[in-house]
Amino acid sequence: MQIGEVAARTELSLRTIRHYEETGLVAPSARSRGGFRLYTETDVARLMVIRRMKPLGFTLDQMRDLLDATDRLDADTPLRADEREALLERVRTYQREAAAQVEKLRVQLSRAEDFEGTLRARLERDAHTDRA
Amino acid sequence: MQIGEVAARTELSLRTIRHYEETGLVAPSARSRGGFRLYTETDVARLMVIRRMKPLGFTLDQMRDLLDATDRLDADTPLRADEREALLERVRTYQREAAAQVEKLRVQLSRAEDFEGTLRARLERDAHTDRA
DNA sequence: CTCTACCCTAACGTTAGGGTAGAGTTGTTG
DNA sequence: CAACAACTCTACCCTAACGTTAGGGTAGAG
Repeated sequence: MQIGEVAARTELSLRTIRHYEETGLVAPSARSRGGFRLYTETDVARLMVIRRMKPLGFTLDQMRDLLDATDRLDADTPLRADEREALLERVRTYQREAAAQVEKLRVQLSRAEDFEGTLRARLERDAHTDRA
Repeated sequence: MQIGEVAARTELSLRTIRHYEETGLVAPSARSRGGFRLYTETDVARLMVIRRMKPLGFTLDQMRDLLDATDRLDADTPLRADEREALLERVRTYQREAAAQVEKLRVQLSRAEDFEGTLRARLERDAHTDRA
């Protein structure tokens, strides 16, 4: 399928999808004779994974690194034990960072709720404090 | 107090505090003869407000605009009724946007938790899937 | 003085895309 | 087959919110 449909399904912009390709995150599986990007379901799934990762605040480079690690762990080609261990350690590092980021998001959310509440309270106060 | 202590207390970086000044968000109440920025408790409080606003994803321009509105509502100088109403409407708009943003944050948080869980589950699986 | 810990400005770098221009491609009509 | 709408391409410039040097000045203790 072409980029437009992918964009619709992933809710990512065309620009974003192309940008992900530029930085090596997700390349279309093929191109049409005319040069149009052609994506498979697998490509779309990968974009979905990235979309789920986005709120974790990883940079695109980190995401590429992580995806690369899991791809190689999932590949059919067997790995040497130490290679495998190194990849797992990389994934573990990201998992720890992800957990930390989840905590940060909780803090952010509560700050945001707090601020929104303050703002609303203030408006209610102002509503019947007619000092004009 | 000087910028370093302000940074420590607000958990904002020196660069960030200076940047806020550059864009007209919070200016230090004074400067030392040598040119050091000198902040009062009030300045720090304002920075704290901004820090609470940050997770809401407002731009610095919007924050300046909102702070400006609340400042003028809180000022001692009385306002014409229509001016006051205009300011309140501005604040209301931001409050609505804040509420929307809180919703977004909730979605992000749940996506992040989801992803972190996936990653952890995967690591547990890998841990005893010794195919090396 | 002089030393150390701070602080200053100026200016370019980075990240994750947004937007636009100008040109080519696809698939559908008449 | 030509014409056409809808879509896509590359290339390039733009933005926000800081980070990061570089090169220097300041506060105050000893």
